[in-house]
Amino acid sequence: MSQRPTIMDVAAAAGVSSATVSRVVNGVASVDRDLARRVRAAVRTTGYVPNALGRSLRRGGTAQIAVVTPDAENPYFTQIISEVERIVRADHYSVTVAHTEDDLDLERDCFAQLVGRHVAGVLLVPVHGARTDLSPLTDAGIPVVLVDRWIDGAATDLVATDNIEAGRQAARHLHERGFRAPAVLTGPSDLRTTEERVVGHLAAWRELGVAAPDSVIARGDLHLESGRELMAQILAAGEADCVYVTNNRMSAGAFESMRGVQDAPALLATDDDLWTRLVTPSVSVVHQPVRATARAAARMLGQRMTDPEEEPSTTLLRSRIIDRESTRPR
Amino acid sequence: MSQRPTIMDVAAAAGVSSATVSRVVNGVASVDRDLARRVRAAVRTTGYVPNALGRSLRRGGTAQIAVVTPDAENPYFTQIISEVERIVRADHYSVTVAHTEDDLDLERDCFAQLVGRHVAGVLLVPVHGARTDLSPLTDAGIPVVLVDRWIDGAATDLVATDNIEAGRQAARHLHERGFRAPAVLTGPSDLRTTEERVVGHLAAWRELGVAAPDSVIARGDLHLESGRELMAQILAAGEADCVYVTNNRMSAGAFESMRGVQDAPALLATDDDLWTRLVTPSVSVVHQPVRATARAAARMLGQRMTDPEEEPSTTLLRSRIIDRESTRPR
DNA sequence: CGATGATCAGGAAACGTTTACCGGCACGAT
DNA sequence: ATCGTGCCGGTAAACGTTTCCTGATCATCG
Repeated sequence: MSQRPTIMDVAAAAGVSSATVSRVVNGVASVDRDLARRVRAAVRTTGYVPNALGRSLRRGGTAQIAVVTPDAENPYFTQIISEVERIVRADHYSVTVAHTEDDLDLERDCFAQLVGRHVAGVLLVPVHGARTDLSPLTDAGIPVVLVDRWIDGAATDLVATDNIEAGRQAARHLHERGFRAPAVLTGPSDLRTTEERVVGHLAAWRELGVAAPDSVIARGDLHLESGRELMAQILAAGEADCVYVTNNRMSAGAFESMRGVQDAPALLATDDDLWTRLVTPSVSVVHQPVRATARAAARMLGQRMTDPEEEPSTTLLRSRIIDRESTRPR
Repeated sequence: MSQRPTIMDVAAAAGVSSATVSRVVNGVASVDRDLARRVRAAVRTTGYVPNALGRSLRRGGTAQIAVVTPDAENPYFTQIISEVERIVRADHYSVTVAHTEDDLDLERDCFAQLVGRHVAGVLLVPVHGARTDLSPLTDAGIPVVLVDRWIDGAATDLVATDNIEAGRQAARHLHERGFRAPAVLTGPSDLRTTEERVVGHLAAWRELGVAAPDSVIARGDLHLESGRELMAQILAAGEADCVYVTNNRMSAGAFESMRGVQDAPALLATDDDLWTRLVTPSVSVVHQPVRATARAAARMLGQRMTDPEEEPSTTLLRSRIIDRESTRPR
């Protein structure tokens, strides 16, 4: 089509300079009432929309924040994304998403992209606690806030669930309901998020006087299928009277395996995803405070964007048990 | 921090002009092998990353495509987003998301944003078939492809499920299984997506010799709660032996209402969301070809970006029934 | 051997903003 | 009356690229 109107066109239409138009559009400094009115009229008649590229180039920064997650279809992450967007929209920031698919190469490419695009900040769920390299972002002076997953030794803000406590809550809940032979379905041992849940869980069982042998810990890869397979093995072994699953996708797989099975062990899953309350028996879960996590992360990122020199901090949010049928006393 | 290196820094380091650096970085034209090597070395040592803002400003366009949906937490839309990102990434495009929350004002603001940011194209699930105003986008020359929902009279590409056929499939399936007293749970009558499913559904029942009175159509607002409430009413009336729900969120609500109810009517839901195969009885669904929709939409947008003048077309993709327990013959 | 053409690198303009700086004007104070 | 002070608007530079155009070098051919 025809070219879009620029600030120059507006200036010409209003009979003023581009500087004045800019001042009016950005509401900065004071310009004569009549002039301002004329400018606004010209903006309307020309249909002028400021070019964000020119603006960002001149200002040296965009109004975009990036949310980078391993899996954009996981409800936990989609809720985070959705909530973050809602929050930052109020400050006229927009959100770009990228998924890394748990692939370090994709993550690296993604970081380069974000640096080139001069995003104002990044909310990151890193692929790996040791091998994710934040330096492209930090070297470029882009504030990063970690969400849900740690990076070893990184001097970076983090917002996450208090996972040790989450694991303890799970153990206490199961113990209270009368179960005494726990099993755990969890993720890879180098993923701190799920591993801390296991640590807290086992510690709590020990304190409660139940010696939980290491053998009851089954490790998968966070995907639904591995949850299904590992649960099948646990059922076959037939030694556990309750199972705690530390991750939402594996929880679904685990449930699938025990669906309809007589005298199945109690199931305590992670995350209050929709299916957990629709299935029979409905599934008790450790509910992570997703919205609160998103809010805290967004707030923290905002702080870092205004004051980059402050000390990084860690915010741990408390989960809670949602008690349903799958952990009823037998 | 210190300033980021610009193309000038690289040029100085390599002892060439910025033009040459640009040519090397973009792999355009031919530059001397030695020079190119020197430039690449300088890029590495300086840690240069091209500034996408400068580039886009100069080139007059970005490499971003926007996906605008009403609800970023609905699995149907998240799958679309996720798949689109995966596809366009191959062409070095990135994706920005915005949710409109079914709010026309938000949608309008969002369009203005996108125009200002000079996105290369938009994949849009419009808020309203009559009141969504595409002109800000089209006036700015931004290609738009509609996904899942129509806009009345818009000369715009559309990719969607063949909803009339989907409704017919639903009726045929239920009839085949021996049900003869259908009810329908659907969205607002001005939403063509769900309304066409109803139309096709009723037409198919009629052809099958079952006169379905209009009274069996219950209209909600697409949210889970309305599905729950309307299903409760249908159960109370006790006249239907099968229920077709035309939308995924309402499907979940409907199931919730009939969960554990003796002699509940058969349920045929929409979308193969996770819960449908985990619940008891597992729920038969009309499965929309989500990935294929995303692929078709991305491809179509690509075409419009290269050739804006072509005639708009409509692509309808065929759904299929996934047969589970909730529609077993009684 | 000179002219022509091909090839390649650099200079500089342009993309659309914002903003530092300057100039002009009005007004008040000395 | 003159000078100083504020205020407000315009001029122009700058942000970092890409790309047109020009000029230089070199080879080929007449």
